[in-house]
Amino acid sequence: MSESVEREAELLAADAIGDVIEHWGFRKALGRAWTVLYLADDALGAAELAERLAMSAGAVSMALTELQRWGVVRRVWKPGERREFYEAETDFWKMISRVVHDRERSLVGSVRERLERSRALLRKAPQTATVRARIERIGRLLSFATMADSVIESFLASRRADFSEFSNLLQLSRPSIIGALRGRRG
Amino acid sequence: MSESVEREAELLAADAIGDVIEHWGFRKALGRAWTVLYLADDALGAAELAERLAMSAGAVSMALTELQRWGVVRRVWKPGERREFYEAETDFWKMISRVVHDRERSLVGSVRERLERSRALLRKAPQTATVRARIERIGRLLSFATMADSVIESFLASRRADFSEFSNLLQLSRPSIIGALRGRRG
DNA sequence: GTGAACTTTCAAAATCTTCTGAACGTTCAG
DNA sequence: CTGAACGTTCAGAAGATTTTGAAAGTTCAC
Repeated sequence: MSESVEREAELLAADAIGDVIEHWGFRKALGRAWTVLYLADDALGAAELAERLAMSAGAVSMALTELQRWGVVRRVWKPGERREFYEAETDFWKMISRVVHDRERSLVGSVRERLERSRALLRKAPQTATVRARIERIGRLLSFATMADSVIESFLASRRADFSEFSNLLQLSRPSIIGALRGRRG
Repeated sequence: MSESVEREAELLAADAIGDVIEHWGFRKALGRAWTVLYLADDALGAAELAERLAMSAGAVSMALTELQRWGVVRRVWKPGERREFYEAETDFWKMISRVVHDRERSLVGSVRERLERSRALLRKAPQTATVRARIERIGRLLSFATMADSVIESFLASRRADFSEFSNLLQLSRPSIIGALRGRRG
């Protein structure tokens, strides 16, 4: 009976973290699998995971593969055991920086590239007032993207995770940049 | 001919921003619609949007409704015109803080609540070593959620958007918190 | 080698999300 | 009051994503 309470608690937590992960654009199943591994006393085999989460073997295999690709789950070898075991990465900062690096950076890159392309097209068109205004607005989107890019860059470079200093950060004002962000239709 | 270049540039930019928006968990169509409005010289009617993006009237109506709900598009009234016009909010900070407030906060809230519930269940179960270890790990997830919550809080409270100070922020270390984030399996 | 124990793969099925388009409101001019 | 011009809604279609399950692959003991 107490066993079932533990199971219920596990699923509750797994599902909550599943939502977080889903919010970050991954499949919910990845978050659930990670959480069960994180909460486990010891590394688990694929079959245990499948059983605990009522997922098929195939789904577990895919989830584990993807979690490893993101570096948030490790495969561990247990001497004397044939099958593979898996355990969760527990260093949140490591996980976050990896995800930010791989996903956000590449998105910002592709967005910037396309905005540049769009602006280049307009620059070759006849410079009516409308076209000039558009070029300017695309420029604003680009500065924003550039800024996001450099934020991510320094975030990663710093390799620190003390988010609690955020408040300090945000009390500093930099009129020039804030002005740019507050662009008014021109 | 030059008209079609403008159109191409517009769609290129709209699609890029569509990807950003999608990445943040909204529909791509919302980002495309916002971008067309943002780039427009003047407020546009629903029909123009539908035409420029080759979307159905229904899809445009839904997109505009949702964009307004998020406060990133405004309905404007033009004297002498029957139909409604729409224009994009151009203050990025306003948009971001709104989205962060409504979405991220509520997610963090629900996740914390479920984790608390999970921990409460375990606290009522017999305190084996396994159960105690689990309670501790759920506690770590909770501290993380709590920290995320307070980051968001101060981010919003500060109402500033100078992300370029991020690097300063991240060079400050706070061993206690960093230690917590780097938890190693017990 | 052979077979048992696992894991991975992938096509098809199930599920979830988004879009379309026609029907239904609303507003207003005449 | 009537009809034209718009906007909104929503059931079903289309599309995208995720999961399943069975077959194929791998590894290892014997």
